[in-house]
Formats: sequence, structure tokens, C-alpha cells
Amino acid sequence: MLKLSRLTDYAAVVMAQIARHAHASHAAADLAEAVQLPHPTVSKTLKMLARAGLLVSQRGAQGGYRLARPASQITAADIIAAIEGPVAMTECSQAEGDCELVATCGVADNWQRVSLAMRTLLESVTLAHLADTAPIKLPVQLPIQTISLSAASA
Amino acid sequence: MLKLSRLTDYAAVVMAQIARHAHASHAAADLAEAVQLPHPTVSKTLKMLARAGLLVSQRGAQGGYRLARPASQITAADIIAAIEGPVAMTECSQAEGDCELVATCGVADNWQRVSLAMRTLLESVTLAHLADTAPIKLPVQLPIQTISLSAASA
DNA sequence: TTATACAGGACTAAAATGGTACTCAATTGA
DNA sequence: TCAATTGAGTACCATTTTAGTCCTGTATAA
Repeated sequence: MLKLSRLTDYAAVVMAQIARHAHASHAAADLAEAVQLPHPTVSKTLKMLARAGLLVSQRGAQGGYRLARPASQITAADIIAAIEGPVAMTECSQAEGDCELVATCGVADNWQRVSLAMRTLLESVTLAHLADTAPIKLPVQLPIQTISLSAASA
Repeated sequence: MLKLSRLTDYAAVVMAQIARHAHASHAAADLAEAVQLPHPTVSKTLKMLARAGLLVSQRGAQGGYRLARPASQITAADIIAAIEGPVAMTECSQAEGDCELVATCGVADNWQRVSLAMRTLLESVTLAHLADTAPIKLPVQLPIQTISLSAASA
């Protein structure tokens, strides 16, 4: 399925919720209520996002979480990376030298290129886009074809 | 990590191996030897690929697996789908009506668009590209930017 | 100083994944 | 027609990952 983990999914929903009221501080409990998910799980997610530097936290009464920077400067790739680690399709596309099958593999290089393309795509989608109830209008069908796999330039 | 499962990774490697000698029939054991992976696992992978219609199998002596169609007509998305099911980033981006959080979610539509873009990307990469030892030259950095999220057209 | 709210870590339960083994069926060719 | 080869199908187990919970500690504001 190549799918996001459920926590990552939650993270996106919660981030979007915060982004829609970026001025205020949001307590974990309030957010959990707003998005209809269990407190402890939302809390865990928020902690991960804060640790990744996407949210800033404020302890104590009237505390809570706020965006660390404008929603337009937080990307889908950031959110995914905060929960699941760096976006990479295969083991070998994130770190060098782990895979002992390099010799017989023969597809590593090309997978890495595809992986890079996906990362670039995810970096081009911002939290501002996600939080907007209006659909982001990705003219997907056509332009991606312009990434013709035969063209030049590395 | 948004990563492929290990079996999917194997599938790509094995498919590439077959694609490089598309004329011959390949026994599971031979392929396992060639790519240095355990027999039973390769066998399992091959069965899944055959069931998905990407390979045709021939039983008996001199039997084995062959590509069901030219490598240029088999996409990365096909291979991933054969092992993991349809490419979709979230539960709700593959089937309608499962998620009871639609009301509070607010990001479903946009995730689905991103998901579609990823699928399109994976459909534009063929087995012929993957199997080619020469790198596919994805001019990624630039053109993906042309998928500007603000443009028109649904 | 007390209530609020986040931080961190440990722990458990459940599910997905990966891998193995065994038996059956089909094809070839001697 | 029989034996060897090779895929098909199924069931099973071990491991890892994921999700979720709980508890204790710490910072802040009123």
C-alpha cells in the first residue's frame, strides 16, 4: 500500500487543526477532543512533532502547543519525517552501505531517483495546503508526464 | 519512512533480473541464486507477481517464469500493487466510506490529491527503466516544481 | 502553593511482515 | 506410463513494528 502509518495520519490532522487557529495555544486534550481521537495518542503525536521542531510547547496553565513556524513553511515531508523518519522508499535510499546485495541488486540507483522524486513532491505540499479546506489543485495528470524519464540533466 | 516492504523490494529486483533476459524462462531457484535471496521467499514473491498478471508461469521441466508483457509496459506502480495492494497513502485514499472521522479530519481531500500524484509518478516509471543499469535521468528538482499547487484544473 | 499541562520513559497488546515447510498439480521426456 | 522437474496452494511460526496506555517528573501561571 505504500501507506502512511496511522500516527502520521493523525499528525497531519492535528497539525491542520492547529494551523487553522495558529494564533492560539492548543492543549493536547482540546485537540484530542476536536479531532475525536484518544488523548494519550494525540499527546504522543504532539510530543513527536514538538521534538522534530514543528511545534513549540508551553508547559503549565494556559500552556499548549503552537506552530514553530508559519504553516506555509511546514511541508508534508516534514510531518512524515517527524513521525516515521526520513522519507525513503527503500532501506538503501536513505543511508549508504547497509545493503550487502548491492552487487546483485541492480535497481538501487533508479529506486533512489524515484525516491527523490517522491520526496520532492512531498516537500512541495505545505501544511497551509493541507489545512485549507479548499482542495489544492494538483494538475497531476499532465505535468508529471513532463518528468519524462528520458530527458537529460542529473 | 514511507517505505516499501522488503518483499516489494525483492519483487523489483527479481523483475529486473527477468527483464534483462526476457527471452528465457526463469526457474525460481535460478532467480534466487542470481539475486542472492532465499528460495522460498523468492518463490512466494514470484507467485504474487504471477497472480497479479505481471508474470506468466509454466510448470514442469524447463518451465519457469516469463514477463507477461514487455518491460516497458510494466510500471513500478504495478509491481508495488502486486505485493502491497493499490498505492495509496492513507486508508481513505483508496476506498470511500470507511473512515468515521471524515467530519473532523479536514485533510482527506488534499491527501488524496497528493496520493494521486504519487501514484502517477510511480506509473511513469517502467520496469524497463528500473532494469536498465544506466540511471534513469529524472530531472526531478525542477519539473516537479511545475506541479505548482496553485495552478488551475482539476 | 496548587492546578494545569507538557516531557519522558516503560510497558503491553495487537497486527503486519517475513520466512519456512509441506503437500498437491502440471508438464516434459525417457 | 513413470519419474523428474517445477510451480501452486496453504498453513504455520517467529519476529518486528505499531498503537495505545500509564506513571512519574517538571515547568508555568494564577
